[in-house]
Amino acid sequence: MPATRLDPIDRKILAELQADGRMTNVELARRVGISAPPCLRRVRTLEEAGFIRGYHADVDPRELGFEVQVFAMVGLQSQAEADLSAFEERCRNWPLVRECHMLNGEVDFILKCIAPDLSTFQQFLTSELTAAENVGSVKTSLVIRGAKDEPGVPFDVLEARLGQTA
Amino acid sequence: MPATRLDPIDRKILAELQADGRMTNVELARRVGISAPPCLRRVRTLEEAGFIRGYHADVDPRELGFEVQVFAMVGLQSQAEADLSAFEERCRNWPLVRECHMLNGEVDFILKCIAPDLSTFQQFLTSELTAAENVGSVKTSLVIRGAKDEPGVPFDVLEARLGQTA
DNA sequence: GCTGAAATCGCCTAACG
DNA sequence: CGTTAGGCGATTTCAGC
Repeated sequence: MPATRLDPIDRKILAELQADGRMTNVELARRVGISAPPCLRRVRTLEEAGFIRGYHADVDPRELGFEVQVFAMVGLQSQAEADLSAFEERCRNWPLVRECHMLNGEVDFILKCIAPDLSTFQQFLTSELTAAENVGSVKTSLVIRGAKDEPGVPFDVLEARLGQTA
Repeated sequence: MPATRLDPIDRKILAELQADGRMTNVELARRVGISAPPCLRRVRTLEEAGFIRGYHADVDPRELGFEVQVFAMVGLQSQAEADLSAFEERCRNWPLVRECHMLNGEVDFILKCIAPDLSTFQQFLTSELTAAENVGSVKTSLVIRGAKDEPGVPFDVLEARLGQTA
């Protein structure tokens, strides 16, 4: 069910579209070594099978005035499934929260937040996040500087892995 | 210098392309309410000005066999600038590390990692990350489940903000 | 069954007003 | 910014392996 159903051409297509999602189909076909029609059919199949979830322009937050990035570690008071789900649903409705992952270990969730400035974030932190029902502890860490931010998946790791098996 | 140089049409273009990076220019023009040629000119300008850093297919890691996501908190022994930079450069060369952000507070860096399985990650953790020069402490947290993972920027926050000023 | 070739259709993208 | 217009890509159809 995993990448086994994908042949090397499919994986190349995914890698190319991950690197440049606006590449024309003919250029993509040229790069993966087949002609345009089957290439397009493969892309559609990959989309429908869920390998490709969508295409997004990578917009620079700072250019748009989002100067602040923060990671927030959140502990809940109750970890019952209904309470976990309720918190996740809250996160989905907070636009400043871009990512929310449930973790193992001491803390229950890690949130990646983005905000125009510190005061906007701190208002969100005190009025919304900390004040939300069932939220026990919140520890925040400001991003001082970004060192790496690669979207997607490391295809070289995948190929190395499949190379071993093949 | 920030979003001030962007008019409402530019912001709509960015929002639309963030939501669907493969939208045709004609469709984009229709949605923002202008004709295709000026729309394309705006897109090119936004790309060259750095508002758009690129376009990427959003590939599902799990479908490709990347079952494990981990956040790693890393403390260094020396925080001299040269040592910080050296660690960042190491992160850029580790394909399993998709993001690396320098933080304030107790820990120096947070890393978002992805791996095919736990043993691959643990091998990376012990042989590479923990073993790397100047690395003092590493605390890892497995992602149990993802609750939200929105790429990009919350344009509704931006519009609300600009609405106040305008 | 999947690939490649041909043909149609629609889009991209210049030039001009 | 809109319109026009020519060239190219996208996408369906059909034939071949």
